[in-house]
Amino acid sequence: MLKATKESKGPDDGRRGDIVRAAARLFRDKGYDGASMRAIANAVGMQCGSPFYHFASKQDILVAVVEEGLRQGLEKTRAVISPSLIAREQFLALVKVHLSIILEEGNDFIPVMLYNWRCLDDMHQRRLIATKDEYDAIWQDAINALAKDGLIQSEPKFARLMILGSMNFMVTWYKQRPGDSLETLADKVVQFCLCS
Amino acid sequence: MLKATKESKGPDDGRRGDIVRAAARLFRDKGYDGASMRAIANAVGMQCGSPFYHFASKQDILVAVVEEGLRQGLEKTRAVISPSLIAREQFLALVKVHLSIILEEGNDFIPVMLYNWRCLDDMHQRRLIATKDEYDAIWQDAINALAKDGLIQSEPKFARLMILGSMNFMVTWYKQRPGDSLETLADKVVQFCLCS
DNA sequence: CCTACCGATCGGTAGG
DNA sequence: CCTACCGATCGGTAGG
Repeated sequence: MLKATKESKGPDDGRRGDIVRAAARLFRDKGYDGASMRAIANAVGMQCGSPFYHFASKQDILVAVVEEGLRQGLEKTRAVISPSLIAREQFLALVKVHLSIILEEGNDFIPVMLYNWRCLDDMHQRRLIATKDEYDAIWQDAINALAKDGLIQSEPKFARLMILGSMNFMVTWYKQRPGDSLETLADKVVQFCLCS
Repeated sequence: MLKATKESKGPDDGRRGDIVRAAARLFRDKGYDGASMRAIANAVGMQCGSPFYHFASKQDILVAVVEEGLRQGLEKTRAVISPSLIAREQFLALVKVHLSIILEEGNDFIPVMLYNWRCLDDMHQRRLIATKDEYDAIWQDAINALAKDGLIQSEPKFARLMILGSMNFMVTWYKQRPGDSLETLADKVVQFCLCS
């Protein structure tokens, strides 16, 4: 009786969630245009027309991927926010969680958003940008605190763009190696960004 | 008699060059898969089959775009290298030229390379990566000099990835405003990256 | 969710 | 470099 019934609206439940995850993987690997509906369908063992039982269009699948990414990202990010942390430790925690969001295997949603944003209709962009702004606001607060402690010297708004940009671009070059962890990487990011 | 004759091999001469420039613009705006051969042809006033008189395939146009980007990029970058500059000034000069390469209007080649690299065949990737490495080596030298002067505290190789990554990601968010110049932006980048 | 199919568009080609 | 066309593949749909 504790299990979700058919009324469950969990975004990754059932076949719909399978499609979203498979699409995210394929969009990340081949791009939105490069991943065909047939490839997405086959990746979850369906025939080529069947995803359209769950989604009205390919565009709607992309929207679902980005929404799921923002939802998970905001959830994980809010979970490491703690007023008791000093600025540097709060920043390190944010860097760690962001690196896991964009680099950890299976976390394809945010990379898809970052590199396929322009494939979204204007309407969907406008709607989703509000959630993106929430994400940015969390970072801005943490970076403002760094500035107050003298740990960065740039304008905090510019620093946010540089910091998130340098991490987001890691998607294009980071290859997971057995030796090093994302924790080590996070330490290096903090060391690079802060002057102390 | 000083003008180039039909023997000229200048990469941007004539209709071939027109195609490469138009394709770069479209690849940047819509992505490699999103820009059709018909759109490229029409952008230079050709019919849909005519670009194939100049290029064997769409892939070959992408290769030409990336090659032209690397050629121009290396040329402009080498032009600002000067052993007489102190580390910080050399770094500023490199940042300035890199920002112009990726953000100035009409400079679509390197952005296409950065965001459509995976659309290149493995063979072409392998061949072009050698030139990319030359590019990186110039930056690495300049950043090693910064480290020697104590202006950065990270490992120089990691610093290079962070610095170029933060700039390369600007392609996704920078909008040219009438007020501010790339020079101002370059100053801010240097201020953020160096601890002094 | 499958079967069978649609019109549109794709990259590319032959012949001139 | 244009004309006219090719086979393949695309996103999407009707009917069950």
